[in-house]
Amino acid sequence: MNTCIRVFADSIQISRCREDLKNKEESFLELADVLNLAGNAVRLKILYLLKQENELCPCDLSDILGMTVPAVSQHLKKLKDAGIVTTKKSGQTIFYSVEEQSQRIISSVLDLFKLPNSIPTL
Amino acid sequence: MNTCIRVFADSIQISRCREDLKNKEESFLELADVLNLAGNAVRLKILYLLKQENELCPCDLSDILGMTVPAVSQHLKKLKDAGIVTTKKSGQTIFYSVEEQSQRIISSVLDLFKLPNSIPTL
DNA sequence: TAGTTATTTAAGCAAGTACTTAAATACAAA
DNA sequence: TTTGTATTTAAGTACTTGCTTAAATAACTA
Repeated sequence: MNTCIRVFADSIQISRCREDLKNKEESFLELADVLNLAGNAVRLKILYLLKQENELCPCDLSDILGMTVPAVSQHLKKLKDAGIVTTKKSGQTIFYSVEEQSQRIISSVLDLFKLPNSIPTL
Repeated sequence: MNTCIRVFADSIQISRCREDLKNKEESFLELADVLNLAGNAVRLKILYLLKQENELCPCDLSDILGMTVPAVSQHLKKLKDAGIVTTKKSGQTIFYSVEEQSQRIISSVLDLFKLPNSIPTL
């Protein structure tokens, strides 16, 4: 490890930051997980659609997104494993929707759309 | 492609969703890019630290994060290529900070920390 | 100048991602 | 039961990611 030995390094600042990160480690991991799931165009669209339409089945999503059912299903599995979406069975159809507890964070993530000039290349 | 041929499929809804996605395609890709970059615990911490401390050099970040300088440098390169962070040279030290135009979206992303009970496993 | 420090770049690699096609499962209706 | 539909799971694969170590750049200092 190339430890920083700069003359001007502010060791107080570095210690403070290190301590701060340590206290927030869990939160960083959890937030990064959610952002990582949303940080894929297909999953971001799925979350957007589920929020917008309330509920949709893998078959619908496959049609809307123009991709195979297994591909969609695998994305849904990730979102479900993370507790972000939930399912409701109706006959042989399975409806996916955004999990109650995740509504707020997903809404907040999707609200980032509305920030003008906020995305670098815009 | 296994097209959805469900009896109960709402073809009007599917067409509407497809159209909607088409109009927002660009935004989805751009937002997913930003979320994907923030969706890594190391980069999320870097963004948090840069916002909190205003500016830091790769050497500082290496110390704070407890990882090698090249590893940090490669993360910084990704953030810089995406236009999310910017650099300022001072002697042989290079200070990184959050790009002016990206301040808002990064602040919004980091504000997700503050949502209580919003992260699934919490 | 040579030596030291800060940073980036390159190459290699193990692990993860996102799709594909095929098979398995679950349920409904004839 | 057999057939068909909706969905998931599994296996294979091309691509990407995030680190590692070593080398290359760049700039300060003696």
